[in-house]
Amino acid sequence: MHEAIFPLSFPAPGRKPVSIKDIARQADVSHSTVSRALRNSPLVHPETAEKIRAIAASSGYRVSAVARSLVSQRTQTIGVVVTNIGDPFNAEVVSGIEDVANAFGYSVLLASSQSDPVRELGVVHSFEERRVDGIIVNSSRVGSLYQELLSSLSIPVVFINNHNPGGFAYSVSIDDVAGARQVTEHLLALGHTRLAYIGDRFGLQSNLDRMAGFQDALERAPQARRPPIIVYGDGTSAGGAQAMKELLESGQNPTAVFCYNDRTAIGALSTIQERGLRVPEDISVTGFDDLPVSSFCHPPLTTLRQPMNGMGRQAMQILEQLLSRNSQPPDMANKFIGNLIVRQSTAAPSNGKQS
Amino acid sequence: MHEAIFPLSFPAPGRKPVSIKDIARQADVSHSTVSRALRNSPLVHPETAEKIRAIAASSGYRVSAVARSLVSQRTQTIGVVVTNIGDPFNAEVVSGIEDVANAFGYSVLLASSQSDPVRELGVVHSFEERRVDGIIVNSSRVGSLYQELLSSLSIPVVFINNHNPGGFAYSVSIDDVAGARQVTEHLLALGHTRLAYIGDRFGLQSNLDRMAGFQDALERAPQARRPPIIVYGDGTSAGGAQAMKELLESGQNPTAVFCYNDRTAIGALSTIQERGLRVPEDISVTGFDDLPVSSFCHPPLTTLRQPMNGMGRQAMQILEQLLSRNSQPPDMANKFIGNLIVRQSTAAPSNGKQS
DNA sequence: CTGAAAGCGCTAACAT
DNA sequence: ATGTTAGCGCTTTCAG
Repeated sequence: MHEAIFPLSFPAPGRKPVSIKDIARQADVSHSTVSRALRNSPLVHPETAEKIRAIAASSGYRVSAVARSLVSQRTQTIGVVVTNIGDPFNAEVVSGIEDVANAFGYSVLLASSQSDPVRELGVVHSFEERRVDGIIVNSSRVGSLYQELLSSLSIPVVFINNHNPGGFAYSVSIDDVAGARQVTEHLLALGHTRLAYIGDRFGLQSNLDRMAGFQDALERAPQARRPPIIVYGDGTSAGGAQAMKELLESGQNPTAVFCYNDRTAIGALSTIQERGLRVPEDISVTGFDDLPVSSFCHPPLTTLRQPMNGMGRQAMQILEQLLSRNSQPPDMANKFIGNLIVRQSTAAPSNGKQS
Repeated sequence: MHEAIFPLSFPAPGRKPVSIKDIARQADVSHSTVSRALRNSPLVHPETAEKIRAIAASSGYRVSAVARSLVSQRTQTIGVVVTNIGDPFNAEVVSGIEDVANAFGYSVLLASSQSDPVRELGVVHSFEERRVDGIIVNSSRVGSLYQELLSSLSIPVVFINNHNPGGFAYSVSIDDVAGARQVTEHLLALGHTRLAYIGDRFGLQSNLDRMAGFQDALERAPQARRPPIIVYGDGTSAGGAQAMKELLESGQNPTAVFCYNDRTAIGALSTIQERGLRVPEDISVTGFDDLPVSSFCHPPLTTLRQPMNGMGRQAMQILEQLLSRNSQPPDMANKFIGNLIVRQSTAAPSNGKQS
């Protein structure tokens, strides 16, 4: 009778949730009838069903998804692994996943690997124990390790932007090579001959692919100075800023810089302008991703748009198809082609600057 | 014997996970012994324990967290509600939460409300069914509705940045009033007299509080022009850009603009520069949050730093204390004071510009 | 040290 | 239309 010793909002500690048995007792029926009534089974008399639902509602009853999962062998939950949710790219992808997952009645278990292969495997391990119905791995950083793990897994996995050589797994990804080529061709068409690439030293395959696309485009441009200038950041703005400093101090004077991603480009922009140089007059800068912030940079960033949200959505759609056995298996490799978004961070090189 | 009809990585559809019973059979012991051995209970003979663990490992056994939860009445899972994970502010907070949750052995179930009160309640409802051990709600947009829900909830809830009048719930938040006051005082000290505020029309209490802090500082500055100019965005960069346009076209010529948050400020920056005006020479701009990108803006943004990650961490720490009954109940209200970070987007007004 | 048995909350035959 | 029973995979007494 002294229930109110806690502040109003203090959760009653350990208050046991009401179960169908409790309701059954109150309604004077069996627990199966309660179970049926609550799931709107036609097999129960409308009147008793109504009575049961009333009791359930007033008692604050909530089915136990855990008990239900134990029998159904389905948790209606999917696990999502990202390297780091603070990365706006990942955040957008997760947002797309969550959206579709929600529409299909799935909940999302989120975990980040901090780009640590060991943690990444630990996360998958934990997902298995929690009996998630499927897993989506965004920008896996442990490539080959996964192939092994995959075959021991009995739940479907969909990768996003995980370009493993020979990867025979479901994946949705951007065509990095083609994207980088597009961007580079844009720079070339503008008349640049002295190009630089700021890579991501932790970018693994996608870094290699973007660099490949970059070099690929250069191959066909005899006027371009060779070899191209290449420096490395770490995929963050701070890394991009630092790499740009090295570039500026190297005396190589590129007139255009293709950055691994938008964050790197934003860092590069910052360094360039800090030094009193102008973009695009003195140096053109391009990114890759088209983050929400990129169109508001100064100057607005020319970049290759990845449908981040869309890729997340598609990954979840594939997973859903995999999970509902009544549909045909989806394609394994789903490659998106990005769109070149030309904004004001690129322009023809100013002749006066040619050295 | 035709097991290999699927590609190597194709998940064996519906392959049933191995259970302790399976292991028990193989090891010729009872399933309780297996259960004990697997949890390193001292009550089992080292030799049999070893044997059991070997079988478990080779068979790829994974405890079923769902079965375990059914008996333990704990899921070791917490639910996190955000308005939108694409918002970098939320992403940072979630990152902090995830970090600490992980350290304490909790998984996080993430769901976004899209700022829709109905969805927000739906999410909490779903969390209840899934029997999460606790809930963290970030920037709740349904304020008072929650108070009601709260008292019917039997699991602890911690709010982040939810300033409900009279909120008697666990919460960690930033002192919006003091923060806004700090920023405004900085602007005033620089000599600005014609200040504007770009609010967030969906910002609810935090918008009101930041505006209050802004006006509060102005009250004590007799030199400041009154009433202050106030326009509204929606918390996004696009909204900030739009609001800034209105401001510029209103002919009120503010020399300093205090923005609701960094995203709004970034949008404002973009509009100002697009019009050929300079920051800070023509107009000073300040934000609120200090997003990772803000120090790389051009010019780098003067703003009030919120320890986003730290707030997420603290919220999870509080939840953990609430969950482990053996510690004293934490404080209910945990208010952070932000730090003013002065960068290059603010400066004294140039006299030539004074109208 | 180990096994038998009960039970967590629910669903799903199988009987009425 | 409803009740009975079994069982999902695990932990936990309670007996040996």
